[in-house]
Amino acid sequence: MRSVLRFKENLIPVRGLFFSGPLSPLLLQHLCCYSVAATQWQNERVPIKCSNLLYEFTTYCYSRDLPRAMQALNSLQKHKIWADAVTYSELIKCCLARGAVEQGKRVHQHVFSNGYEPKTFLVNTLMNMYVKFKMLDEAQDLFDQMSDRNVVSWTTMIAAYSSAKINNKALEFLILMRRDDVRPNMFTYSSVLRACDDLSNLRQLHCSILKVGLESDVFVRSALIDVYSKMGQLECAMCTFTEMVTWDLVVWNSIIGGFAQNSDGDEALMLFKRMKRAGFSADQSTLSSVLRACTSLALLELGRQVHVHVVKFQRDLILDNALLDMYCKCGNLEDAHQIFTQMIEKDVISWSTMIIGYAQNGFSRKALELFNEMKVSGIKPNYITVLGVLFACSHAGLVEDGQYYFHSMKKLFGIDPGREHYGCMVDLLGRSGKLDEAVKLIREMECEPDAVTWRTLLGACRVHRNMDLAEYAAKQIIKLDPSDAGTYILLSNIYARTQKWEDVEDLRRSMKERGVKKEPGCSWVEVNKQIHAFIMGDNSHPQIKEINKELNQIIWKLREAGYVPDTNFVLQDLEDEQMEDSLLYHSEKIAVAFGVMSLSREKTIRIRKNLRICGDCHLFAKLLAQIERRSIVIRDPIRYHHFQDGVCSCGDYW
DNA sequence: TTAGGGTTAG
Repeated sequence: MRSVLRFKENLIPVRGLFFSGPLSPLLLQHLCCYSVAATQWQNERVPIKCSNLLYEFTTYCYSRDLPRAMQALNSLQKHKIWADAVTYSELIKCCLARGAVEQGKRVHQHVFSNGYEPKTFLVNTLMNMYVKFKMLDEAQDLFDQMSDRNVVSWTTMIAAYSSAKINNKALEFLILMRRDDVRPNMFTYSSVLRACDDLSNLRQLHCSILKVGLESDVFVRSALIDVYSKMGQLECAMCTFTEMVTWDLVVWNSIIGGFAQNSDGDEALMLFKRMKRAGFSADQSTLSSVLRACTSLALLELGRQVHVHVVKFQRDLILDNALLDMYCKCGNLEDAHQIFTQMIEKDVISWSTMIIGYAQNGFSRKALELFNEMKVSGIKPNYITVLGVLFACSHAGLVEDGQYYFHSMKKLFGIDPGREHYGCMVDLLGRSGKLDEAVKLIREMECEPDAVTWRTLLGACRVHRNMDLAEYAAKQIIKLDPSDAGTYILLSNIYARTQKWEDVEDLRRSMKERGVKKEPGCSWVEVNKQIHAFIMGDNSHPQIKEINKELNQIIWKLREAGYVPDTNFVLQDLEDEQMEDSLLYHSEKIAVAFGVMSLSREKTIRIRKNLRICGDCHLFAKLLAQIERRSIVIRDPIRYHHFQDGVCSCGDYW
């Protein structure tokens, strides 16, 4: 009678068991006695009508017929009959798939209505339903009422808080769970890792994972790569990935060995298939994570390696998008465009990524042309696409185009301008010299301007050397983000320039009180698939002596060609003592010098840095690109500078 | 029989 077969259409499930063919009334009666255990009919004969009701309910639940199942549920309620937990969980899944919140609540009410607490797994299913409906309070209530919580119950809540970005709750639940003697598993760790926003916490979690031996789980590993890279710990992210690749390699090698050494290839072939099945989805997602890590550090060479892996797998839209973004962010527009044109399927993210890629790399016209193509293709632009378009306008100083899109975005695409759209417009107006209009726009904003908005205005003041407005904007920034060291220094430079020494003192004091420290300038350059980091004033690089020698030679050569270091950067976040001398040792200059001495001339020197490039370094790179006939790409947190033949793709407008 | 992953702007 008992069947281990999975549910198929010709099998009738009752109480989680499966029967073929019609059930006899007698058998049904017997089964229903089980089903209504804990009800008034326990140990009594069940009326045949009730058996039929249960039979109907079960059938509708398993065939995912939601309206009929809900009708049958009402009949069960009327006759005070309860079905078994597995059937209810099927019904809940059905509610979830259809977004049927009211029906889901009704099932919840019903399963609790006989006065008994449903089985743990059923409560877990209900909890998960509320989580997926984003009804966290309801899920939490259920959790609080549970008398017996297992690892799934805890993990469901942790995952819920983690994806709702209520990170402290997720971490707190992990502690409580351990205190309750429930051991976290790979599901728990992969969820809680995403709620980790502090490096020491992350290290602790990583240790626990290693201790219990869960580090080989692809989900856990993928989360580790993701979180390390989000925290800027790229080396750790890469280590985690490399270990994984090595472990993969082991499996692959064993298969190849199996093929080669064993003439009986059937077994090996089976293993190969099984591995592909197991690896497919895992690897596509994991590779996306890894690509993101490459993208955030502009690791073009490593990204290319990952690309080679990607080619082995089935085409996947998200993976293609990640690849596209990687090439854009590494400043390699040719490859990005090639991938874009070869994509079988493109969604709004593919188009947005390519448009933003063109815009960031200084090809604003191309970005706008592509936007027109997108409209023709029938894909509807979203919030971020429009942002990319405005971004393209602001980076090329296309005031009229920008104003047109900004004013018509609601009418044309049904998108209300958000804070970020206003930010782009402030940037566009401000940098084209229309500072008054930019201020007016900030005043008109429907949402409150934030520190980023004011920082945008400050950037424009910097370009147009408007000290008064810069002072005002800087004050607003400090009000909204008291930890922004760069702005304090900038403001104190303004005060110093205008001889307001008391204000300078006040500012220094409040910086000290608040413990604000300036982030040191740092540049990264990739040489032979290795990342070299250079921090101003840090001499720990093993070749630092040769690098400094090279840098001095370069500077000497440039001076011969007429280069004069530009120290007039009162509106840069430089400290007093950082005048000409220290300007010469900005981290990007050191990184460029290292690139010149370690990469052959035909290779592009690609640098990423954590602060915006200063005017002097910009000039330095332009001249060097001309004199040494080299191509240099410097990526700062906001945009890209492609230096070639003495000009920069930004047109000196940044 | 319930729980976990990937892409886009500043």
